[in-house]
This record gives sequence, C-alpha cells and structure tokens, in this order.
Amino acid sequence: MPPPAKIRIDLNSAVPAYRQIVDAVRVLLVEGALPPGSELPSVRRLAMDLGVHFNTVGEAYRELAAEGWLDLRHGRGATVIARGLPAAAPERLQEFRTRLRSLVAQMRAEGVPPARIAAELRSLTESLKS
Amino acid sequence: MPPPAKIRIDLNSAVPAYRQIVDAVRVLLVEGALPPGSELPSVRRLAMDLGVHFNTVGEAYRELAAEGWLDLRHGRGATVIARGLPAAAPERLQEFRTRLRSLVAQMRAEGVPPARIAAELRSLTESLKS
DNA sequence: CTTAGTGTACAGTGTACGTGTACAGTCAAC
DNA sequence: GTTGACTGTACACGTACACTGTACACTAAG
Repeated sequence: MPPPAKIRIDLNSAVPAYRQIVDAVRVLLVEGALPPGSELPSVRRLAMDLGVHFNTVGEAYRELAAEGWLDLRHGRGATVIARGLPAAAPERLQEFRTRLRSLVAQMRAEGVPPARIAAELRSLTESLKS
Repeated sequence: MPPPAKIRIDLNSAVPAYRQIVDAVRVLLVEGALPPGSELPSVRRLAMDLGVHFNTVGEAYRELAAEGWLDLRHGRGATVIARGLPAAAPERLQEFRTRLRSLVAQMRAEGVPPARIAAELRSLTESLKS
C-alpha cells in the first residue's frame, strides 16, 4: 500500500532536482494522494529511484517538513502529518498571478495552441472542486 | 509612444533577475503590447530602471533574441521583429502541465482559497480569446 | 550488543548569477 | 573624416547555490 505514489523528475531540466522533488510531493499532498499517516520512502530509496544523491532528497524532505507537511525524525523516516492551511498572504497572490501569466505566455511562445492552453486551464479549474 | 511598456521585477525573489526580465518582456510580446517594430529601451536604460547591472539586461535580451523575438544589433539597440510560431513540441506540453499543477498546488498549500485560484484561472482563460 | 536501517552535518566541487571593466559597432553633428 | 555620445559585447571576478562523498548519530529489531 505504500508504493503507489510514484513521482518522476527530469534530470536535464534547468529547475533543481530538489525543487522538482518538493514540487512533485507537494502536488500529491495537496491532492490528497498522501494522507496524514502515510510513510514516505527513505531518502536513500527515493534517491535511487530518481537517480540523484540521497542528500538531495533529504534537502527536499527538510523543506517539506519546514512547510509543515512532514514529521521527519532521525532514524525513523518521514511521515505525513495533518496540517492546517496557513492564512493566505495577500502580497503573495500578486506573485502567483505573475508566474501564471508568465507560464501561459511561455506556452503560447512555444506554439501551444491557445485552445489547448484553455483546455488545460479548464481541466485544472475542474480539479479544484474535488 | 515607446515608453508605456513598463516592467517590474522583484530583486528579493529567488528567481534570477535576468529570468524575470525575460519572462516579463515575453508576456508583453505575446500579448501584443510590443508589436514588431517596437524599440526596447537600451540595456543601460532598462538596467537603471530595474536596479540591476546592464549586463544582466543584456543577458535577458540575448535570450529573447535567441527565441526569435528581437533583432539585437551592436550599437543599434533592440527591435522587436515578426516571429512565426514554432511547431508545438508535444513533449514540452507534459512539462507545462506539470508546472501548472505545481504552481496551483503551491497556491493551495499557502492558503489561497480554491475559489480564488479558480477565478484567476478563468481570468487567464478569458484573456486567451483576444 | 550488534546490526541494518533511518535522517543529519559538513566539506569539497562544479556551475550559475550578478557585477566591473574594457572593448567594438553605429550614427549624428560638425 | 573626425569626434563624441550612444549602442551592445566579451571576459574575468566574487559570491551563492546545487549536488556529491563521507562520516556521523539516532532507532528499532534480532
């Protein structure tokens, strides 16, 4: 029961491996695929699966723990814990808006048809209702 | 007539300044705010406005030129040129999808209400029709 | 106690980002 | 044609970051 949550990263990407790991695991956490009580693979195990060094995974786990998602204890592994949503910081919203616009602009610049982009955005909007 | 296109960057952000400049200018280009023939401010001028070194702006301009947006010539400045859309690379779409999901997950993780996120996404979808 | 598992700390290496400085091309004034 | 003020470019440097290797410390099972 613990292995189903598989993540993948792109070692050729410009975005750092540890950040890709943080982002990928956070998606699973937010979407409920990793409910409180779940045990994450050990840093060495996940590192082997992803093809990176275990300290890189450790760095990612520590960041997730700092965000309040994980209970990370020496010698015992990483466990998902319950986490209340923080109060939304309004000034962050502007940054998110900018990043969304940039991402859409990049998609358009690389030739993704606007209709296709719209479909992706609608799909994302739908997934928010769950 | 050339000065209205103002951009802003956040020097405290973790994302590199030259990348913020590339992203911000690309948004203006994609949205048509900088039509072919427009002249961009000189590297030194824009650098002063943004509070960075002119080589940082130069780096951003070179990247935009490499993407086919700018005609950048020694001693003459940077001019927006007409640019056909490249054929969309299907494997890139998967990456964009991942980045969109990551961004939305991060917004949710930081407490932005789902309804608010949905509103932002709808707003973006609308802007694609223009 | 031993052992095999866990996460952690820290130094070393390569790379990326931003800057300072010197250089080279362009154009208008004279 | 020369000058001068503008343009972008090249390159070396300092600093910070991403990743790794290695040694360490904690935990649970035998």
